[in-house]
Amino acid sequence: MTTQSPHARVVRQASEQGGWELVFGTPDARLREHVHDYCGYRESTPGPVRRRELPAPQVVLIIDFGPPLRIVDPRTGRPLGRHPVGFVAGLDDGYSITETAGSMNGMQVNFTPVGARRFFGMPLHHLARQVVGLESVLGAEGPLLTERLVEAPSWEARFALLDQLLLSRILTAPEASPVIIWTWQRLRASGGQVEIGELARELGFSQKHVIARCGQELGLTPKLLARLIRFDRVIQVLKSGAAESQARLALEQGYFDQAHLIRDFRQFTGGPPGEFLRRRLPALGGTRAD
DNA sequence: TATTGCGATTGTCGAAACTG
DNA sequence: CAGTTTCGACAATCGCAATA
Repeated sequence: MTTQSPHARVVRQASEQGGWELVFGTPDARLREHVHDYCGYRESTPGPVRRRELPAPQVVLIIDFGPPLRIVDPRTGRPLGRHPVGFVAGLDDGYSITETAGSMNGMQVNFTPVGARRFFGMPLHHLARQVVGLESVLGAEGPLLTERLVEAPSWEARFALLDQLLLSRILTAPEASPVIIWTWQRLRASGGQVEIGELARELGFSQKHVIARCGQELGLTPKLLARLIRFDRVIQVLKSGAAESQARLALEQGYFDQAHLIRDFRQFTGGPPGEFLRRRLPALGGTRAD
């Protein structure tokens, strides 16, 4: 079931296996360069669910209404930590695994790297390849934010609250440096297909300088970010079901051939594209992790 | 569709040199 | 002296072919 309103799009499903509700919110237009989207979710299942979360060119803020989502180390399968009111996941070039105890309830804000840099007010190498508790990043504001969102009467009210908070924080924070803004915009606009040397020439800085600044401010080197952007497009096409063949998709998105695409795919998801499609979960993104 | 091998090309990073 | 560039070694990615 899907319903529409100016600020929220709701998708719901219920069955004997439990039910879920997913609500997408559109951020205020002034946040366009900073936030991709908002999402609210509520799910209950008969047992624990593990999801494989794929890397993407975004910084994720999770606001947990409880019970808390667990983060599992993909290499060992052991729990990495729990963050009662929520957490931030910085840019990452590897997938991660989340686990629910049978239900989850909360919200997700997907920041652009530049938006996250500005919102969190710290160089993002502090957050890269890490999951950090909300209170460590936002201080006392973290738990307070979660509390206010829980108490809001509707998803729309929650989205409005997020707008308010993000606008007040972002618009009063200093802008990211021009080098970083240009790097991000150029990488994104090209679908991750500019040479880093070319990018540096356009900026009038040495390649070394651009790499260092990008790594410092956004948390990943520009090439890695470019590959992530390219890979993310592939994922979007695969999810939409619009891909004719892998070979075609690879060429369209700037890979040399199918082998090249599959290599990237293995590195970012732990398996080939076919496996991703078979394991894909209908709701809440992610794929089954077992 | 998926995997592997291998040479060529590009990206990254430390050390040294430069500039204001 | 801080910030930056240049140089060069090394690592990672790409390009291409072959094969299951």
